[in-house]
Amino acid sequence: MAKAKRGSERREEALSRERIVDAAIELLDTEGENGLTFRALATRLATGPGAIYWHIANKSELLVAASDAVVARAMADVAAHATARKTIRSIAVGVFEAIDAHPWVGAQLSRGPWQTATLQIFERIGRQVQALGVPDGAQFTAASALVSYILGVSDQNAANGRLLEPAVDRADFLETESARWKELDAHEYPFTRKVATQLRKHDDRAEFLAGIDLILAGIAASL
Amino acid sequence: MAKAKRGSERREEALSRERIVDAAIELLDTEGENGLTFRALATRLATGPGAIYWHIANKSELLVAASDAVVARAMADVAAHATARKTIRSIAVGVFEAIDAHPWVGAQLSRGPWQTATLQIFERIGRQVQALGVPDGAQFTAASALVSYILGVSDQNAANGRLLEPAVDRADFLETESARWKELDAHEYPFTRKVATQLRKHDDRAEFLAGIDLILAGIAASL
DNA sequence: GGCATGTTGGAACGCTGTTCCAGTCGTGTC
DNA sequence: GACACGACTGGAACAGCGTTCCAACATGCC
Repeated sequence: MAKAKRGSERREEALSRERIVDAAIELLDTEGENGLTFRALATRLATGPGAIYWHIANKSELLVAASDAVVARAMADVAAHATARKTIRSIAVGVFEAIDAHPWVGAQLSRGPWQTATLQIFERIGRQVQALGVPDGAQFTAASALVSYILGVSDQNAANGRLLEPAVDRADFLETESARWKELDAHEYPFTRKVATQLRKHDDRAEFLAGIDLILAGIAASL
Repeated sequence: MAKAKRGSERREEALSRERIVDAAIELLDTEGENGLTFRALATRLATGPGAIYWHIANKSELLVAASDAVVARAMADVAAHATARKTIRSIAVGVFEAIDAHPWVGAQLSRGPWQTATLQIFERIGRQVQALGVPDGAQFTAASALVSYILGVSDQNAANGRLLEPAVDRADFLETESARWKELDAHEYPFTRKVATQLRKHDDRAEFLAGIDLILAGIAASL
């Protein structure tokens, strides 16, 4: 243990699992998914790659730890509301925004499901499903449908952002994409062409919540 | 152009984009996502890595082409049904099963959304949403909620399978996972612990369809 | 002081995607 | 028939990755 002799840490600050995970999150946020390498991480922590492996088994574990941390913070920030319905919407938005701010989390959560981060979300949603009055036998289905939808859309949304360099404007992107849809083959893609116009004034967050409401309506209808 | 002089190809068979994509799909299916490398692909095609790059720009393009091919085949196999509702369920199952059989497709579709494969699914679902009688202004929302749910759950499901070696039985996996849930902290995870038992008799496909029905019920309720 | 233990960081390994390029093949032109 | 040219091939080489290994260091205990 590199315990401090008096008040000063060993050298600047000792290496620790927490410090490594924090640095990894920063690197992922600023440089993107490919920006996280053990060498870059080592440089940022002023050490060598080997030292990191003393605290963390491998890159996969590092990614799990990083996404767990991000989701935990997001869940802690979710406020309770008067109704279960409002709380569910609030949890959903919390996850959506956390993944929007840290797009790599989306990729990570769909890579290995049922890791701690996913369970945290499932638990929070599940309690509210219970509060909605869904009968015991249907709670699992309702909760996992909601969680799957939330993670699916959030990741899809984040993937859009991951493709483009930060410089590209979101409105420009939608404009371009809408134009692409309109140029699709008229016989093969009639529906897509028809709704291409709607894509231009598309608000991801609003659309996401509309989907949540659709599922909530379905749950309410089958009570 | 290595055009055939008479009936026989140049040497065995000429390299072509199609042959490369087919070999890539085989490799991904048999060896998993990490099994696809340009060297392994070159060996299988009895050539060198450089030759492949004449036909395909990079690995990303290869993955897009491979998943497009798989989805296209799955969509071609979907039968039309009497009601829009049944057809939607059928498309959903088709995608679910295609991703279950080729787990790497799930990862690929969530990596870069709005590629041809996703659009194909969106189009097919969209037409049925129209047939359901959803008003013009709400079709986009309904269709994209369904597609997001379908891709989200299918990928989540595939990710479960991707983790384990083929030897592990599905029932064993659920048993282990259920046991893990029951050992969670009682104060932090009351809901998850409560539904842990339901996880044991969990049928992914049935649960998936139940979620579809939930969304369809929501759509019907808001007509 | 000296030893054991926990921790560090740099060198090295095997693998990857990708680039480069010297060579081969089939064909169109004189 | 010779020649040249563009399409195509495949092996060598490069930079970078995750990971392993290990000689060196720091510190707490006897």
